[in-house]
Formats: sequence, structure tokens, C-alpha cells
Amino acid sequence: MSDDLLDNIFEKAAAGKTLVKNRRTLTIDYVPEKLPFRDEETKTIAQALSIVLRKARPSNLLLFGKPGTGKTAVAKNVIERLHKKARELGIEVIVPFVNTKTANTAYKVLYEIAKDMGINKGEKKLQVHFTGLSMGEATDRILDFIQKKKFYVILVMDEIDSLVDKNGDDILYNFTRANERISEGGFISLIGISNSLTFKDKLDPRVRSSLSEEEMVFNPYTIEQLQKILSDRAKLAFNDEVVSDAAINLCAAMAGKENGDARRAIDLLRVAAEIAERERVSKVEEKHIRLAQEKIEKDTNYEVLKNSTAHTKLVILAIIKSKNGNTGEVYETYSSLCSLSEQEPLTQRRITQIISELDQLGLITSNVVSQGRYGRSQRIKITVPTLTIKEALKDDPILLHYIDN
DNA sequence: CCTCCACTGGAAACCTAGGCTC
DNA sequence: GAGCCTAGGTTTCCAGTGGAGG
Repeated sequence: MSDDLLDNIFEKAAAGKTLVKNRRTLTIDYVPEKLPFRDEETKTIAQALSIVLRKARPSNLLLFGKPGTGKTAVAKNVIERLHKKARELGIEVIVPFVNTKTANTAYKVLYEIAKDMGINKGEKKLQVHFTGLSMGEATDRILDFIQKKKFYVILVMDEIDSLVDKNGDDILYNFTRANERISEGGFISLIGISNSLTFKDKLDPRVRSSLSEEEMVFNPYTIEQLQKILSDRAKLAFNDEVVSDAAINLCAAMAGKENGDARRAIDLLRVAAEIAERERVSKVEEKHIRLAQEKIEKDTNYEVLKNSTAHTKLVILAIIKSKNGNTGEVYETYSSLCSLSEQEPLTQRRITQIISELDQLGLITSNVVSQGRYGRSQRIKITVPTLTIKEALKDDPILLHYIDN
């Protein structure tokens, strides 16, 4: 890894010594060869998919579990190994991997799939461009391509729940039906990975039954398991004796509170190490973990705020300025802020929507409260420190001006 | 027990920007 | 260039709704 080499050189020059010996093992992209505490899951998935080596279609598979429970990592691991084995046996298996949350829209999902299959290297007339085609046409082209090439396709859709939330299950319907159309040679199997356990309820019954021919739930890691994962990872990433046991335990405990999220735990460790390095101390201690926790929270809030639209920012300001934080008051404040900054206000309906988006992002909390005769409303409270907000709105001097008065 | 407030939140229509195809 | 397509943000419309006060 020449990147790491450079990192090392620069850090040594800057700090005199370095704590991290292999930074890559602390990033989200790093998938360890063997995932601790996931043997059962790995085995079951491998068994289900191994049928492809006998040139038959594996069942569709649905993996459930909270974020950071290792679903994606296990799936990626199994698939990589399967791919390798298939190649050895001279069987061509295509495994498009789409994260439907980053792909964002239904069409982009199709586009990503098409791209992964290499469709755009083929005939121009059958390519799938990043826009311009109808959904139906794009799907047709993909399926025709599979049929023509007689591909064995195992399509992995990560965060499939967010796709269904936003776009419904049409795409899934088409793909689960696809095998009826691809009559000879090729086939397509689906692996869906979902963060939400209730995701299945939103599906059309036909899609549901065919998508979940086989399913599996990934339970959150316990705190003890997180400790083991972290200390394993720390051995890979750090020089000896750099991270104290206490720090690891705290890290595991904090992530344990967040639904046993291993990703979060590793993030914490990485950021804590960065903080310790900057302090030029030789050990990562508990206090660094705590600082890391704060930093991560602040950074995500900051990013969200910074990238939100002018109206969302105005709504945030209106919430800060409102005393009781009920919808009517917030909307009124928002409207007056709009006229001050010479903007057309959006409708109240849209503002309720923005408020619930902010709630989901965790920037505010809101719960519906009934005041009997005085109607039903929300109590909206901001959860982000004003300082963070000020920083994020720094580039917006006009808005910033409204915070203090 | 009934009313009726001040909303909530679903559904559909509308609008705009972007892009393909012929 | 006309005539299609889609995504995504927004508006319009409106049927609910929990519970304090009558």
C-alpha cells in the first residue's frame, strides 16, 4: 500500500512517531477475511449460493439486521469467495452490487446494475444510459442482455428498504419475475439486504413470497462481542500497546448502546486515534474515545446543515427562535424570516415535511402532543448545539445574523 | 359523552430541469 | 426542433385525530 507508506512518512515527519500502522483496516471499506461471530450466517448464505456452481439458480435471499451487524460484510465475503471458486471452475457468475441508498433513485439503481454487468460495452443500441430511457425499457434491456449472454446473475441490493420506501417495489417485482422471461441459459437471483425488520410488510405479497425464498436475521453484536471485534481490529491497525483496554471497553459500550453497531465502534476507534495522534501522545485512552464521540456527532450535524437548502436552514432558525416550538408558531416565525430575507415562503404542508425530515436526521426532536380544545400540534426541539449551527451557517451571513436576536 | 381545535399526514396534481429519439 | 420520457420538489386538497373543556 503506497498510500499507507506515504501516510507513514508524513506522519513520522510531523509527529515524531505514529500510532497507526495500518489505517485502512479502520475504514468502512475494509472487509476482514473472517468475520467473528458470524460463522453461522456465512455458512448458510454460502450453502444457499453454492448451488450456482452446479449451474442452477440459487433461491432469492433476504438479509435483515440493524446497521453495523455485518450483513453487507458477510455478503461481500461470501460472494467474493464464490466468484473466485466459480472462475476456477470456468463458470461465469456476474454479481452486480448496488447500494440502493447511495444510488438514490429507482432509475439510478437500474443504471448501476447495467453498468456492473458490463452492458455498456456491448451494442450501442442496447446500452443503458444514465437518463432518457423509461424504466420499462431499461429493465427490458438488462433482462435481454442477461438472456442473450446466458449469464448467471446474483444481484445484491444493499439497503433495499430505502429503495422500497422511496420508489415502491416495482423494480423488485420485475426482477423477481425476470426468470420467467429469461427462459434458456441464464438466470437471476436476488440478495436483498435490509436495515429494517418491518421492511417485508411494505411489499406486494407476490414480491414478498418470491424475494424471501430464504431469509436470515442478523442480531446486533453484544458488548462482549464488540470488545472482541475491536481488540482484533486494533491489533491489525495499531502498533502494540497503543490502545488501552479501558478505551476498547468504553468504545464497545458506547457502540453497544447504539444497537450494537460495529461500524460505529470502529469509526469511534479511528477518530479517537486521530485525536490522540494530533495530541502527540503515545496511547489512545478513554478520553479520546469520548472526544471522538463528540466529534463524530458534531461532524454529521455540521455536514447535514451545511448541505441543506435555504428553506431548511430557515426552518432550523425558526425552530431556534420559537419558544414553545409548536408547528403554528414555527411556521409563523419561518414566514417572517422569509419576508426578512426576501424569499417566497413554502406552504405549511411542506414545512411539516421538512420538520419530519429533520427529525429523522436527528437534528431536532418532535412529538405530537394533543392540547385538547387547543388542537393537536408538535413539540419541536433542537438537539444540535447553537455553536455547531452557527459554524455551519457561516457562509450565510444573512441567516447568521438572525440567530442572536 | 360530545365537540371541535390545530394540526397531521396521505394522495394526487403540478411544475421544472434534464435527456433521449426521430 | 418537436415530442416524448423521468425525477424530484412543491402545492392543493382533505380526511383523520387525541383529548380539554363543555
